Amino acid sequence: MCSKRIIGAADSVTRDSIAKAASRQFSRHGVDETTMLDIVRDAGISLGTINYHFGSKLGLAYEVFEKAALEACEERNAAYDALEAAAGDGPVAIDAIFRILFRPYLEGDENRRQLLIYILQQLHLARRDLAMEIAQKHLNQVAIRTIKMLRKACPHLSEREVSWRYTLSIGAVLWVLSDCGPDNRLKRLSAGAADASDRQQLIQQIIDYVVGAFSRAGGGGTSAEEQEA
Amino acid sequence: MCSKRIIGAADSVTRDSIAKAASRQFSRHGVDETTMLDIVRDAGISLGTINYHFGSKLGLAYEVFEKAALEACEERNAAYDALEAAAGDGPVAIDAIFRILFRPYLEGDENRRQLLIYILQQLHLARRDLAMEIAQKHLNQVAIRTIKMLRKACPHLSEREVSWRYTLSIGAVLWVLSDCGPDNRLKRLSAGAADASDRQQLIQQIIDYVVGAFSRAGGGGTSAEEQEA
DNA sequence: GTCTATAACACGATAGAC
DNA sequence: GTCTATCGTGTTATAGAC
Repeated sequence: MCSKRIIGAADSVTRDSIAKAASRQFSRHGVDETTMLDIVRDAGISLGTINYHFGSKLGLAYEVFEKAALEACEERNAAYDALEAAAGDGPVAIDAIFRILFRPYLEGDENRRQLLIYILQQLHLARRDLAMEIAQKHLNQVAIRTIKMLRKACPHLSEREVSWRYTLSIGAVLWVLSDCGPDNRLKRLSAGAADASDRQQLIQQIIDYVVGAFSRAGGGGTSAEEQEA
Repeated sequence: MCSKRIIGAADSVTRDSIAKAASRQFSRHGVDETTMLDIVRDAGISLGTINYHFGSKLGLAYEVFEKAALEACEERNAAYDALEAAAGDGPVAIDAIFRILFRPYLEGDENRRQLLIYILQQLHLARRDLAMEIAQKHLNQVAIRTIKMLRKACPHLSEREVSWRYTLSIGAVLWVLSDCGPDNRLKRLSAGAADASDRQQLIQQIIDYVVGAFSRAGGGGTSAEEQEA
């Protein structure tokens, strides 16, 4: 639907440098905020050349994002395979699952990290055709597999509860990852006590948080149900 | 900086209907995705009239968003006051705090809900001048007050941990609220077992989740620290 | 105050030379 | 393949009549 890719020819070095430049620009500023001229300047080539190789801005964006999503999913599936193989028939530790699930967002190439986060954020915004297509094509299978593993790791939670907590956890993590630069909001709100730009702190706190959220049994049990007006 | 508001004159009915229309459009499609013509059509007035009253698109957006943020903060502060008055010197239940904090996102006028969610999402995106200004002017004080109350309610957690978990919780909730229409992703991923469009389920699961996340003591304690490669 | 008409600009895409 | 030059469209903001 999107791939106007006219050229059957193999990868040229120019084509690759355009993709790299687009990757940088899209990951930093988003698709809509990036103009073709931004990419032209970054890649040091001409506008015509981009459209020759990718057909359109959307075609270029599609390729860049799909590559990021595909790589991330392959890595996670491989790690899941290893984890399940090690666990045999038994369940797997919650935090191990999340460490794998979140790794593409937390480690590796920075541009790719941002592209992945961007896809997921776009999923929940108004204009989301591109993100939706890529999510359905790649990300959703990993999500479903993850939920299945979590279900097995959390016999005290129902299918519904696990699905909810998985989704909420994704939101929690993406939110923090969208603002973990040197002057992040968390740091300001806590007057420096917490800092999202501290990578070790970041990973530890995220894992602590989601493990806590999954540990508690579900269904009511809150202390002040109808407390406030 | 933003308020080009030339007119000192009081509120006209036209002015009000423009704000209402802008509210609808911005909350549904976002600021960038909404054109002035969209608002013109919705309000049934002319383009010139909007700029006469609000100076520019940004001026209009600023007013609309500020109103939503201001109202939400006033409501929360009032509810917090009541809560603290009832608790005397003692701490307050975690879930009561979150119910108040999240209420503007969960209940009340739908347009306002979406505007508030939009502000917070924009905070973590590239273009965020408007959102940042409004957040610093209104939302941050409530955030700091909330963290303070949570700190008192969670003596087992450090200042750092409470700040982290507060931030992560905001992300979790916003994420779900950004996609709680009839065909939400949670529903698809869980094959119908969970459904974000079910309001009762939504509130219950959110509160369960954040209460669980805050209940667990912090610092290590995860079971499989270095499990996977 | 409200309208219509239009200016001024930015962007994506295309044509055609080389 | 890559370039330069240009077209066409969509958008905000303004000018000027009423």
